Amino acid sequence: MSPKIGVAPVRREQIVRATIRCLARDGYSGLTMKKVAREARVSQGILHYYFTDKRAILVAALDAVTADLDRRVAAAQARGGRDPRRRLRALIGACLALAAAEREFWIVFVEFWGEMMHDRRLRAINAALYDRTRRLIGAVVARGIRDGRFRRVDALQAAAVVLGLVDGVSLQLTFDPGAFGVAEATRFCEDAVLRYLAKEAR
Amino acid sequence: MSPKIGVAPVRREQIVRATIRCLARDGYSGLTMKKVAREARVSQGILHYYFTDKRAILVAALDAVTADLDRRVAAAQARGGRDPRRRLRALIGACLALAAAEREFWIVFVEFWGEMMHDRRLRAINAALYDRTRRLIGAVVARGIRDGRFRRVDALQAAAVVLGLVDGVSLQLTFDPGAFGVAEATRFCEDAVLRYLAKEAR
DNA sequence: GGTAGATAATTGGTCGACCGATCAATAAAA
DNA sequence: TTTTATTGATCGGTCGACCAATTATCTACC
Repeated sequence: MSPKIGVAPVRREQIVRATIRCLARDGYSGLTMKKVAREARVSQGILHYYFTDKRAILVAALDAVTADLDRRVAAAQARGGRDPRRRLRALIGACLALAAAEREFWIVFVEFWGEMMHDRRLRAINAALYDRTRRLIGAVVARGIRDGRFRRVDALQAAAVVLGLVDGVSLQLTFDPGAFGVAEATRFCEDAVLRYLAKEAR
Repeated sequence: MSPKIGVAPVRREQIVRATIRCLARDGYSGLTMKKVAREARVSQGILHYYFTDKRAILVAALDAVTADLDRRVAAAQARGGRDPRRRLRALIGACLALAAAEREFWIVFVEFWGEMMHDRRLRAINAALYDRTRRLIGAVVARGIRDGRFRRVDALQAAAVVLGLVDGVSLQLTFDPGAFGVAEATRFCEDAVLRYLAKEAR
């Protein structure tokens, strides 16, 4: 009554991963159903069996990248231990390293930004990711404030600063690699954030 | 011997502006020669008379947006007067306001980021813009250091911090308008930058 | 426990639409 | 009359979507 049960989620994942690889290789404007099917080693027709249309595949792809991304961010921050300062530094270092080394995620993510301007579904996925990330960073900052290591500041605003700085510097690292390296960027980002949060010793 | 002289640059500008409007309205993936021609109120054929192909039009469009952008940034910063701190604040405020109010430039700019991943000509244009902007901000910071208002810091690194922060926070403003407003963002960006550059009063 | 029937899974070809590019023909200015 | 500027139709190619046909897998019955 139900043959090949449980294959559907596997195929969907397979297609989504292929889509991400295609996006990283050829970009958003170069993405075609044909390429995705080839990359996933399935026929073209099957794409429409698991997804209503191309846009649905793109949405699923952004969903997947997004999930990966905040899993990694959370892991990196947790690796920093208990000290809020070390947690922030671990988080900053991980994000910058990710943008530089694990290009695939970062590339795809930037690709989507342009499309988000005109697609509210994509925008919503992104907004949710940033909301979660700001809360995560905000919690670390709040912890630092409670511990008396950081000055009193709106934790979510501070999170927006950290997140924005990391994104913006990652962009510069990506598009203008000659300007400065990852190590240098990591150093001055950490410096900027920690000074921003440091208690004023006036 | 040379009829209609001087029309060429006008047409080129007309086409480029139409392209920018189309990009802002329909996005990069929705851009077609037909739409550009319609928007510029010319025939399709003429586009290939003034530009070799679609990519050339895109390059010209990014060039134009880029030129607009750093003209505006330079103007805003100069409006801040002599005080380096006021200059930086003027610059930050102008950038954030631009991303929020004058959507057209910002939208097109973000659209291009995705394509830069796969097109080195676009990447080069962007790199040049960021290089100029970092030098501009770096000069302001260096001035502040000489005047004894800022702590000793690598001026170009500080410029990368300012630029990155502004870009990153602009992204959050754009894609997640519910998180915080322009005024709030301006406040904590200025705060972060000025604390980052403040002399330590230990 | 093997077979028949039902249904999910998958294929590859096909369709109309639209894309960017080309070009012969024409209009207009010098 | 010469040269530039401009048009609109047209070309081959490719895209996303659709679908009839086939295969593979599970269930129910004998």
